[in-house]
Amino acid sequence: MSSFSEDDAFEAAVPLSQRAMAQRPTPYLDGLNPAQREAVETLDGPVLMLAGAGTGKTKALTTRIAHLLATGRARPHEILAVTFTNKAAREMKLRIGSLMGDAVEGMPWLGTFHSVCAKLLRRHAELVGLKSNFTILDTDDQIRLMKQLIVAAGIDEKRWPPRMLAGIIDNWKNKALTPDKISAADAGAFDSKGAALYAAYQRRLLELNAVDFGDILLHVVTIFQTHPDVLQQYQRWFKYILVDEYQDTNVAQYLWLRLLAASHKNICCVGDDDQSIYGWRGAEVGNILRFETDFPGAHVVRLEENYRSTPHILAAASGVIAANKGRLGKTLFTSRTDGEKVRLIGHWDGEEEARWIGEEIEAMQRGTRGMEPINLDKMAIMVRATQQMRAFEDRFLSIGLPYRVIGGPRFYERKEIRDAVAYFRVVVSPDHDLAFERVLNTPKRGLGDKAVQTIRNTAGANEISLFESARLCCQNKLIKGKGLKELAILVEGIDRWHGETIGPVRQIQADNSVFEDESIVAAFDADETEYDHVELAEKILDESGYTASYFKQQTPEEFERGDTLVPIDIEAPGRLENLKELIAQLSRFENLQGFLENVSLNLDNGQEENVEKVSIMTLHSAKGLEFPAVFLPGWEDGLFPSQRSMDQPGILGEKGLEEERRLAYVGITRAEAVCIISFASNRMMFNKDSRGWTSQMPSRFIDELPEPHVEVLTPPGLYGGSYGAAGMAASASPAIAGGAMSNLHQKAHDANVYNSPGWRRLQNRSAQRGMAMPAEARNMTIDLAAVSAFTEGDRVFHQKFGYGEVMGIEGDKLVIAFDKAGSKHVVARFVVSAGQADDVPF
DNA sequence: TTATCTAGCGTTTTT
DNA sequence: CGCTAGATAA
Repeated sequence: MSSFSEDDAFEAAVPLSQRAMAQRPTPYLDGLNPAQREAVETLDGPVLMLAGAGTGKTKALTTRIAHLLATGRARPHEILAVTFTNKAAREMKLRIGSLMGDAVEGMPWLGTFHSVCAKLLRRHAELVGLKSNFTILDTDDQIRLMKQLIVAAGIDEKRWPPRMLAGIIDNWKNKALTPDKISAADAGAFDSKGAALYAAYQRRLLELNAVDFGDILLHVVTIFQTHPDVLQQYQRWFKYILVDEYQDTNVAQYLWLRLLAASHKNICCVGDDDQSIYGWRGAEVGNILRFETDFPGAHVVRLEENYRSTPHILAAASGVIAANKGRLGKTLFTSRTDGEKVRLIGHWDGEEEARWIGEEIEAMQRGTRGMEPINLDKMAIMVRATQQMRAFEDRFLSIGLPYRVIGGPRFYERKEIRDAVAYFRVVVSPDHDLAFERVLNTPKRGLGDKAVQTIRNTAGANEISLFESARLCCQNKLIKGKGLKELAILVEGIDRWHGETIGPVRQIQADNSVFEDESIVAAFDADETEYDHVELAEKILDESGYTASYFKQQTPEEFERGDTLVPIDIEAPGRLENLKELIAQLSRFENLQGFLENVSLNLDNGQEENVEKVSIMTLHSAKGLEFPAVFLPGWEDGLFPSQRSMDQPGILGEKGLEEERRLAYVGITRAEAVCIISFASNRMMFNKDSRGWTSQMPSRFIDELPEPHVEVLTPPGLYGGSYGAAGMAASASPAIAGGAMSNLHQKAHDANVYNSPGWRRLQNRSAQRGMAMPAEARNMTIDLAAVSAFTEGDRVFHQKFGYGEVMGIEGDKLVIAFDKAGSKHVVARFVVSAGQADDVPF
């Protein structure tokens, strides 16, 4: 089991003049402050870089790599640099490139924990019973698999949902616990069955030659632990190790790093304990807190000079985070003296909060308070929970404010992408049962539970794959009716496409057995075959009927209207767009096999269009980003901090709360110049304990904002369109009636809408005018030209609501009866006429 | 087998 | 409210 493949040998053999490199000038050091410089120049031994928000940690990290290379300490392939996200890895590559010129060809070991480990695992797969072409299951596959096992084990699905059990196993994997290491205490409520189920799950994965995300790390750790020779080679190979976002590492990642760094201890971890927000996903802040114990003599460097935010924003963030205990402690400072205070404002309800923020964004876009106009791209709304996003989306859609949601479902997690990938997978390896099962009845082929069961049984009885079983079922007519015909077509199709990937590997013999052409299989292994995989991929999706399944047969009237292809639902055009993007991504890989090995780890969300938009995201996905203007809505107890975190008893409660507080810290420190925190007294909530309207106290974190750095805003009194205004003020929420309030709370409330002159004016006004808010009150530009492009009866398409018919025009809005989404008022420029929407790929 | 209805549920989510 | 999974109806 030699560990290093030919490409390593080749890399190692590349002649390199270390002395020449050592003499390279180091101009890149000039732009560093003393702390950064120390972090960069302390090359040997363990280094912990405590880098606060906005202190230039990526700069320090990338410069350190440049320095390692320039001084000849290591060659590019001898540096192991790990991040958590592909984005961070890409960013680092880019920045190293610009520091070094084009001197660095590539750093094969700069990547995410998962992609680096997957690479290692492919080399040593056999040591844990896998083949090197194993597939990586995503969360969805994981749960489906778990479900099958649960049913097989006769466990009550209701009591132990697959999702939950998969989660438990995931947690164990994060803690580097293999099935044999699960103690009764770890198993918790699920007792000994947990370990058994876990073991069964792992066995099944091996059978399928598959791993889940957790396995990628865990298997490699296992290999290192059980094969010292392999570990040693890598300890020697990776001369320097760098780790980004160290506070987010879990136990498995920690063990992995510790094993690799054990001999030379040239490990540099960068992190910020105050930004540890993934504890619920297995991250251990403890890892960063005890770095100095793990690596005695560690050099600790603190980056505390912040280059991002104004003093008030920094002070507010520091004030909040100061309430946390057990911090490593950092005090951010800045040389800046400019800037305004953090703004705080209370609202009546979530809808009004969204409305106010929308107006504020439009105002800032125009330029307000003597500030220069701010581009929409430079503003962001950061929420605690995804549900909060809807209020903003609804509002922005109706006022025609362009926005983009950051995060959301990952590209490869989308149904259509997974379907397509399953097709590719089954074509490359027809015996891939999971992929075949997915593809079997997508699109609908009239194969239901019964047919699937028949195929499964046949497979089991003959010990063949599902695909071969399906072939057999067709030949022996074990399946009836439409399904039989369709299945035969599918089997035939897979054979044909498969043939195109590597030539005629399989041929059905006269006796129904399958003939395998060894020479061609060998050729494939040697990677010598060539075929146009992009073209083939398109063909597969086309000929399988998959693409077509997103269109419905058009009716005569649709034909009349000129709708050439009619999507089956609102989502269809987007899905086709995604498939198109997938095909485009394919060309980045040499062949389908190469693509498949990387999909689940390396496929990012689609390209960013360059339209100016406000960003909406969760606080979690905001980490690492920065914006000149940041809105932080929903600061209410129960929402932020979340109820869950507060419900945890005792010491755990503190822990949960501290993580929430770090989330607040992350949020505030994203802001460069403007930071606006808001809360609403009433919010439409749908959670376990309470449904419907809830009224909450403003967040306890608001109390922790240092008063001198906060300006409590008085609403401008431009509010219209609030509902049921009369009586609301009197019945004011418990939050207001509630007991002792801090100064800031009190101030915020005093200035709050329900007590303000603006609120009273609103009551009168809304009584007089009803609900509608006059457009001119918001200084809104009415785009009449856009409206006049449509007339009553027009068939239109809207990106979110789908198809509909224009029922009328009110001011700058179109009233549209949507087929699925009901009647809505929508700004004209968010709508296109139906014909234009059918610009569909393939 | 499929389409349609209803009950149940509802933090955060880098890979 | 809006989504999903499961049960029911066609």
